[in-house]
Amino acid sequence: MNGDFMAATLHDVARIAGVSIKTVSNVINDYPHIRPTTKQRVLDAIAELDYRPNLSARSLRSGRTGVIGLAVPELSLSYFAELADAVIRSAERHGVTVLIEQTGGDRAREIELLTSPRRQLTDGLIFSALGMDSDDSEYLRVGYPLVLLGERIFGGPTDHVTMRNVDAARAATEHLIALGRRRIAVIGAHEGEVIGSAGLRLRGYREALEAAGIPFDPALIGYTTLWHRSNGADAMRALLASGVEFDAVFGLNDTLTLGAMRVLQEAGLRIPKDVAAIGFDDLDEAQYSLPTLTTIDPGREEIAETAVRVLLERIASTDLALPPREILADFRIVERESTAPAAA
Amino acid sequence: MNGDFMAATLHDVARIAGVSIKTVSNVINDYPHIRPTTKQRVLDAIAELDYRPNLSARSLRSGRTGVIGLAVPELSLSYFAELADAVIRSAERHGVTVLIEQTGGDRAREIELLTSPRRQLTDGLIFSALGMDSDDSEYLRVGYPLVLLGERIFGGPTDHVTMRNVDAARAATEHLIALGRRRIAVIGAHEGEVIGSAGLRLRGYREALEAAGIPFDPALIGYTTLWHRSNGADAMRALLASGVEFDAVFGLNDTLTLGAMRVLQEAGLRIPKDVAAIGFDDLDEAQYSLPTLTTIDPGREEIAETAVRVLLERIASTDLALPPREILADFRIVERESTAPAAA
DNA sequence: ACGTTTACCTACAACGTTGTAAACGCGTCG
DNA sequence: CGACGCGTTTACAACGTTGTAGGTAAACGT
Repeated sequence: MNGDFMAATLHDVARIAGVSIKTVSNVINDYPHIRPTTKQRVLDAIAELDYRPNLSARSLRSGRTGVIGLAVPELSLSYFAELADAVIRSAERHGVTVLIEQTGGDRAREIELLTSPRRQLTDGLIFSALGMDSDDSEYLRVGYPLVLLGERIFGGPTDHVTMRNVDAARAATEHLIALGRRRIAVIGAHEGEVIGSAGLRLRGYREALEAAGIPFDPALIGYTTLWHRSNGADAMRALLASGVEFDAVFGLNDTLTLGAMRVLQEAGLRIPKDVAAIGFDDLDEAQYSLPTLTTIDPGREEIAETAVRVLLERIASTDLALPPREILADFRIVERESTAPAAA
Repeated sequence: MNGDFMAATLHDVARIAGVSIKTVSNVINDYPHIRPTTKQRVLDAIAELDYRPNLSARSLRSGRTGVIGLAVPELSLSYFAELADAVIRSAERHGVTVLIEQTGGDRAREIELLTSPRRQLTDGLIFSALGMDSDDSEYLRVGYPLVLLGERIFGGPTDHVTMRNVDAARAATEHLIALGRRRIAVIGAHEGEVIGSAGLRLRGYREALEAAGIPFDPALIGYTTLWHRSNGADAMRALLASGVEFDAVFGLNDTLTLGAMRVLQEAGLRIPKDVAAIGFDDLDEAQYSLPTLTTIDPGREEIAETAVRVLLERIASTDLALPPREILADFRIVERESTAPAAA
């Protein structure tokens, strides 16, 4: 139909409409002072030629691309897939496109990515850090708008959208305590970590114990390096092998918890009767496991929406000195079978 | 450190190196005829200024962006998240970036996306169609390199990378038959569909039955509209309610199968003892379910790698008349507990 | 020794857009 | 009536890159 078709340019439209290219440009950019008749002629010409602005030219001239970057550790981790989904949908509502990068959670790649030439393709970056920590926060002092996600770095030089890890973990633990559980195991702790998802959530756990007057027992803490299913399964196996007694488990994320639940059930323990379980993330999967998993909805949708909004505000703002903001999303407990009160 | 930093341009490099901008450009683009001493001076200047080519300018001038698009229904569906992961990693190996779009599996949005202005941001598109069907194949006749994934459209005008649905489904069914199962239920069929993942996989199922001399029983087929976990659970509930007897279930994808398995277990049926189960996709999750799920690895990595390679070949090729290719990835059965031979 | 190739390098234009400055016509004000 | 302001439009330059065409030596062939 149009094999050797050349895309129409402003010049073509201008010629057809009998105006200058700048007037066409003005129409496209909603410049106010245009005579309605002129505007209509231009719009007609645009429609006739099916004109589309050349985005490369526009971005060369204006310095804006209309694309934002999203850097996550791995899309095959459900949490980040669902986060990316939410960010893309949110970006779409705001009329921008998302370019996704995977860091593998590797510190070196994260740092490299911050100054990668690809940053030129985007007007700003939503960056979910996993490998970097607070010592690296100077690397975040980049020359473009950057919104940080995650809980590896606090008090950095950029806007930061995150969740109420401590409060939510405390609420999760209190939920188990309210069921009458006293021996609450944790799966997914990181040795010595204070900041970071694991550290913060463990802190919430300890706060809840303390408030309830339950002594903290280090034997109940299952450490893992990563938060994949297999890590949860391994940690639970280790816990069972250790012989320590427990009547509930708080998995620091859903994936870990589901892995741990599998091992519990293999060992013949019933959930929630023998061991109640609660996770963190509210993955889609948590509503279809056996039993369905009680978990914390950390406000992922809100985080995505806020991150996009804040980033676009930064991009639009001329005020570079605007102080960095830290925004916390609301969480809620999603109650399901894995913490159902004893039936029989 | 460099707040009001202006990025260096070819001009800056040229000035420092004492050559013309074109020579700098030539160095960057590996033009062969450059005196080694000159080249070194240019490289030194580039290093000194930390020069990075301006991608917008380059793409305006050259018509190439170095970005490829990937359109999938939804990242929150694990299959597509894992596919996107593989595509991104593969693209990275080839030095290009991936821009992801979500269609929601909606036909209208899929069609719209094919001519969206965003296509300008990409040199080509890897398109996983779900809503469109063979009647829509003319929409695929677009002015840019396009590689089709999925099994909704065959014999279209573009390159097509897909999996051996019929063969793989047949192998899955044969695997169940080899266990001695004769009453094999299917979860996830689509009413009246011939082409499409559901239709093709159902055909493989029927071929296997026929080869084994087992009559096809329509009562064993569970229909669903979508392939989410809840659909698998619902279909299995319907099957159980119908009272039909079966000793195995072939879920047309893993997600469906996991949903169905949950319902089976709730109903007190043991897997694989009472009912063996096999899925399709080899999601990460399949190795951590209870029991672990035997499934078909449809060659997702190979599909991603091939799609990227074929797309880049199209982009690089000047020969527009190159006939469309259809490439099928290899599959294999991944045996796990859900089809383990009767132990006790 | 002289035309011809070859290696190397450069000037200039062009890609399609938007910002700047200024021009134009027209009504208004002093 | 001339200066001015305002709404509307335009010419021109610029963004940073690569393609084209060409130029200058040195190397080559005869």
